[in-house]
Amino acid sequence: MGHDGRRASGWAALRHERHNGGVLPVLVVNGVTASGKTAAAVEVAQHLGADGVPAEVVNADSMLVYRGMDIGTAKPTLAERGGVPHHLIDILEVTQTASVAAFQRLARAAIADCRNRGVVPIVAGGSALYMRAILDEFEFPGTDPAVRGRLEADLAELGPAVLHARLAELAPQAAAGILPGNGRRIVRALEVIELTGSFSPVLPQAVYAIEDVLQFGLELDRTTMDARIEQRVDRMWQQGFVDEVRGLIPCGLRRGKTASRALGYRQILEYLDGSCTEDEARQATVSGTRRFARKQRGWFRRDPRITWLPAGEAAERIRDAFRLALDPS
RNA sequence: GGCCAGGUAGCUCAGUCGGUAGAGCGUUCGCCUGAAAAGUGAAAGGUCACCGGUUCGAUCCCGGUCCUGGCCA
Repeated sequence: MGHDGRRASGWAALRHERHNGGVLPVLVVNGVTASGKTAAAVEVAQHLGADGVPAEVVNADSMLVYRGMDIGTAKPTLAERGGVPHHLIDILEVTQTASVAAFQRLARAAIADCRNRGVVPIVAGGSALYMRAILDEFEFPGTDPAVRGRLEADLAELGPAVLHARLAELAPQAAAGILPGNGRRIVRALEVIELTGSFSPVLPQAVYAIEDVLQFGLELDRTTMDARIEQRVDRMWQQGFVDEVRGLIPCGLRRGKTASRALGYRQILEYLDGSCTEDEARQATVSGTRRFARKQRGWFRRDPRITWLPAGEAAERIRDAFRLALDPS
């Protein structure tokens, strides 16, 4: 009757029932950068596999999508993926611009595809906005390159204050929610107003758009986190991070709007431009990554639906939670 | 031991021709809708090394003490 006593064939049978009768749960592994969430996701998949329940990983990380960006994104190698299929890795060239809305569609499709095949999707990622866009009711107003381009040209020419004033005339409440110096958000607000007639600068409530989501987070104290980040950046340098970046320049890395701004890549590009030393680039990567991790932590902390687990035992605990979801008795 | 430079925010430093001080980074707390590893706002932090003198008033000028770095012996 205890969960440990149930043999793998028992779990497999329950999973089969669940697949035919409804939907399989989605497991979500959140965590700041360098917390070990990628490895934990693979471990969970292997635990479930041992129970006779097939599972696959759906990447929800905005930078693992780029082909060729391997070292600096800590992309799991084939060996590290341990035979577990991964979705949404290496799907874009560095010149292509990633977008939340496109990722939302792809990730939801990947999750649905796993469930249709009777496979448990394990979503792993570090960007809370991406995760919310995937899991929650979250609709993005459209975009238009021509409109966007024109507004961006205006921004460059006139400055954010002028555009903010324009926004204040069209939509006072939207303008009130955006600071006058934040050009990027002002441009987007003006674009959405031009396309749809209105814009709300407020994030929607967190309501799942997908059934049976179990969200977990890897807990890590800040001292450990900072130390791991520094070690990881050092390791990336030893593995040839600078050469990886150099090799991506002919592929158009500098033109990539999102790829060229990835942590480490941006700093190494600056070093290769001669605007700083290699050591300064490495240190800037460490401090930038730390700042990023603090931001991630802030986002995740605000989502009460996440169950936090100590990093060391997360995989087992997630497996147990999954078993309980299959067999509540 | 002598000479020189310096001791100002957690760190690196700026500054005050004498009216109790700033920047960058860091820290903390926020915001975020087709670029989120991005973009952005704010706050907290300092008996200006110590003791004395001059002065209405000293972080600043003067004397001494301690400490750090460099040069000379």
